[in-house]
Amino acid sequence: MSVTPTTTLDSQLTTTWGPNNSYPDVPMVMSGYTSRLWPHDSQPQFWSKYQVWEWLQQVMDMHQIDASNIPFQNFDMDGHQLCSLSYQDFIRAAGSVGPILFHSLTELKWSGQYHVEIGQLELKPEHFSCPFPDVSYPPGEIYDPSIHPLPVASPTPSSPDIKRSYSRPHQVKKHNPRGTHLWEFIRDILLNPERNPGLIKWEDRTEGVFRFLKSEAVAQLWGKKKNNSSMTYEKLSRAMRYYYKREILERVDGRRLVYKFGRNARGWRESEK
DNA sequence: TTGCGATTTCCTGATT
DNA sequence: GAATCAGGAAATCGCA
Repeated sequence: MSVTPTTTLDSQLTTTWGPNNSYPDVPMVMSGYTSRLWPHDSQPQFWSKYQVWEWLQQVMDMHQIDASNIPFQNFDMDGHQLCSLSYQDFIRAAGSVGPILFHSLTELKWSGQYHVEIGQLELKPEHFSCPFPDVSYPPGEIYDPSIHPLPVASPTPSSPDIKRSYSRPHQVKKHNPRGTHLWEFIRDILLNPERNPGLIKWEDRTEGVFRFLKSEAVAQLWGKKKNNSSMTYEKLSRAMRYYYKREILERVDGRRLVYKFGRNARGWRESEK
């Protein structure tokens, strides 16, 4: 067993994945979480499209929601356009996750305008969780409220009522009780090339074949996410091999550090994004 | 409390 | 010889 110093990892990672990246597994006060992820000088109104996607990813991580449940193409917009969306727009675009996104964004807008006062609210992430039953739809499918009607609520962002009316998203977490699965973590790195500084790369995008470039760095990143500093590539690869049986991954014979998504892996195809 | 799923840990042996 | 792969076995952890 070996514990690799974080400096090794940090040296291989960009600032996005580096020590400034606050991992969602650690509970924290909402404003703290917000300020750590998104500094006040980076107001959502001025985000680029990429920053919007980064924010989406962070919120998904924060709430341990499978990122494939979000039709990212519905958020192909910059920060200015994002900020002009209404609460209903978020529900239309992201279904049951919409309210979570709405509140997160609203809080960010607030923190940009009133950074001092917001700190007194003590709103924890779970208070921003979706109050609605899970309404699942295939990844990539645009949410249609006429098919999956949701109760309309009009919570006031950052209001004390949020504490009462919002509970943990049991239904959302149901499919993923321990947070992001390893294969989803790998997939998300692959799907976010900007956040993937040469850790893993596609070998054959259409076939779902990918290769680890920095296997130990990926393992450390996974360990960091799971709050396990002793994670190694050897252990990570063992978990990867268990996916063969479940057909989440397929063997790629004769090639080291190369894996292929199997029939049960979702959300990696370009058409699914 | 219990059972379960998803890892995590450790191990041995094979392969590159 | 080191790194990686393969897979068995047991332990751990969070959740229902």
